[in-house]
Formats: sequence, C-alpha cells, structure tokens
Amino acid sequence: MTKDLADPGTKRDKAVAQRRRTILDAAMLCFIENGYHQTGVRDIAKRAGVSLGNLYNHFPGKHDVLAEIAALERAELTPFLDLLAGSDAPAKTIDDFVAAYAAYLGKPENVILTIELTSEAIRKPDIGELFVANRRDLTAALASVLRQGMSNGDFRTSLDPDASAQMIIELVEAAAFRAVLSKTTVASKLAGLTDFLHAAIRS
Amino acid sequence: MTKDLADPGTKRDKAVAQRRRTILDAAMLCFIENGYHQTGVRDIAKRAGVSLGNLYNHFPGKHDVLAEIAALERAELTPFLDLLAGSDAPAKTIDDFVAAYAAYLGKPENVILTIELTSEAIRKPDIGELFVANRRDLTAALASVLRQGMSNGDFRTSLDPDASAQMIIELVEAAAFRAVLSKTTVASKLAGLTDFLHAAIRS
DNA sequence: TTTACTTGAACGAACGAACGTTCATAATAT
DNA sequence: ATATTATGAACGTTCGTTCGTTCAAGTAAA
Repeated sequence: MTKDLADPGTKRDKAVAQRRRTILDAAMLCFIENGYHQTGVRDIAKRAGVSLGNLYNHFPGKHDVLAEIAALERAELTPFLDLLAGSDAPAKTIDDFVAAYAAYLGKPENVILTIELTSEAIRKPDIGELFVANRRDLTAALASVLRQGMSNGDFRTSLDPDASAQMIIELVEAAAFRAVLSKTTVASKLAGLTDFLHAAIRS
Repeated sequence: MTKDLADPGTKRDKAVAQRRRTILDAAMLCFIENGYHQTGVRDIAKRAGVSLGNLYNHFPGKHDVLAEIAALERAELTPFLDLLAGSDAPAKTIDDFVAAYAAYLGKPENVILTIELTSEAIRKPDIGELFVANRRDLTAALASVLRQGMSNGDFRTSLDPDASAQMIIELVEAAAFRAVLSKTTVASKLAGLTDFLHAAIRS
C-alpha cells in the first residue's frame, strides 16, 4: 500500500517535500544561468545547500531533475488558461492574452528556460511529450476563444481556429525569443504584433 | 604578410581546405544526431576520418567548429535571398518564399541544427551575432518585397514591413519546429499558414 | 514515560568514464 | 633539407553516479 492521498504528512514528509523543492529551484537557476549541459550535479547541490549524495536520495539522476522542472512549467500556464476560459468578449480576450503572455515572456529567464527545455525535448521523449502537452492545453483554450469570436462576428469565419491559435502563440514566443537574442524588449514589438494579428483574424 | 587573396592555392593548400570541410561536415552530422554538448571532439574526428590531434591543427577548439558551421549556414540563405531579390510580383513572391522556406525546413536536420545553434547563441556572443546577422539579411530582403507590394496594391498600406517580415519568417520556422517535435510534416501546416498570412498582409 | 528498534535522510569520498586539449614523434610534401 | 601535416598517447579536469556510513526522527513495546 502506498501513501494515503489524504495523508496530512508527517513533519519528515513535509521537510522532504521542501528539500525537493529547494533542489528544483536551485536547478532552475543553474539551468537558466549556465544551461543544462554546462551545469553539473555538484553545482545544483551546492546552490541548494544540499550534499551531492543527498540529491541522489531525492532524484534518480540529473535528467529527472530537468524533467520535473518541465512538469512544473505546466503550472505556469494556469493563469493564461484561466484568462482564456473566462472569456465573454473574444476580441478583447485575445488582446489581453497576447499582452499577458508577452509580459510573461518579457522576463528573459522564462524564455531561456523554455529554450533550454526545447533543445532537450528534441532527443528526450519524456520531455518532448511534456512540452507538446503544455502547448496543446494552451492552444485548445485559445482556439476555443477564436471559435467564440467566429460565432459572434469578432473574427472572420474562414479562420482555422486550431491552426490560428498555434500561430498566435508562436508569434508571441518568437518575438520574445528575438528580444532575448537582440537584447531589446518584447514590449517594443507588441504593437507590430497586434496589428499583424488583428488583420489576420478579425472580420 | 598573410596569404595572397589571389593565391591559386598549392596542391597542399587545396588538400587542407578539403580536410577542413570534411571535418565541418562530420561535425554537422554529429551535432544534428546527438547535439553539440553530447558530441565529443573524438566523435567528430572519428567521423571525419581524421586523427584527434590533426583536428586541432585545423581548428583552435570545439567551439570554433560550431562557430564556423554557424557561419556556413549563411550560405544556405542565398537561394532565398535571390528568390526575394528577383521579385516582380510581390504577392506571388511571398507565397513562393514561404513555400520554399517551408520546404527547406521540412528537412528535420535543418531545424535541429538551427535549434542547436540557437541554444548556443544565448550564451556565446559570437554565435549570437552570426545568428542575428543571418536573420537580418533575410528580414531585409523580405521587407523589401513587402514594401513593393504596398506600393503596387498587393498588400495593405498600413503594414509595418519590417515587423511583418520578421513575423512571416518566424511563422514558417515555428511551424517547422512544431512539426519536428510532434513528428508531423510542415507541409500539413502550410495551408493554414498561408491563409493566416494572406489575411494578415493582403489589402 | 522510557526503552529498544526501524527507517531513511544526509553526507562526501571514491569510481570509472569521458571531456577538451597538448605534445613529442612520425610521415610526407615541397 | 626543410616545413608542414598527421598521429595517438597522455594530461589534468570534470562528469554523473554509487557507496558505506552516520545520525536524527518515527514507531512500538515495556
């Protein structure tokens, strides 16, 4: 029998959960600063204030640390999913979403972590699946708003809502990525983006 | 005095140039298959059929091999630059470009190499600069076509040609990347992309 | 409440493998 | 004869992981 789901958790269990979280946070910072492959397990342990051996009591290996971070990233999406789910004015919701998502990706660390995960996702199937799952949720929510807007006349009815949802997300992400590389801001690209976007989807 | 530019090249010089190229090709394949950090210098040397020490006669180090590959990638863009430069029918040229670029990125190895360079570009300034330089050329050529189309009535005059050029390129690249991760084809996404694009830019 | 027993978190030395790079030496072209 | 290229052993470092051990918290019997 495994642990009861309603288990309040002993003092020890809570401490363990906190340690795990500490390690993950430290790993995130390391990966952002120096990249996954340039980060050693010792670096993570040191930053987390945990011994090398103990890290291996909490995680099977380095890869699993990254995988757990990738899973954690899913939680970051909930604000955006909520924003999209509670829509009653599709055109405005899309604008709000684009602005909010751009603001989120305006923090370079978020972009860098995404890129770090991206390049691992190519060759690590488990991370790849998490990656596409995250994207699927966001795309579905956005497509739903697009469909609403197609019904109420906000958007052109010839729109392919699923494909368009993908592209809207990608436009924001690409702008954010470009901002990181060229050391400018996403905000400066937002006007051009929304103009382009309005023309693409509005009726 | 360095080597004369008009130097016809001795037999030896040519052989050396070929060796260099052989090594670069081998390195490219390694980086595509296993990623930059997962590839050892020995892997490159072995694949190129060259001794480990000799590789260091041709390149100062591993990083320089990647940097040279990044520089080489610039040459890959010339067909697209030519296509865009020789435009007399902007609307058609854009469609042709999108189709051609999508076809190029339809080969997963091109996408993977780009991602590999991308994630290095974040922390290696020299590669980052090559990266943005490549993109600047392509964007400029595409923006020029957009401007033509704005004059001749193909495209809406409210268009921001530079920002739009960026976004067109990014839409194709994002679709290609997504195709790699989800193991589908770029071709299947091309219809939705061009529809979205036409709505965004045409008058 | 005190006792003996169990559990697993914490630790860092140690392991073998692989890393990027250097170098003395051998081969070869000019 | 000379200059350059080719070679692979060797270097020192770092990698991810394993291991035996210590010790504190949890459990249950007395």
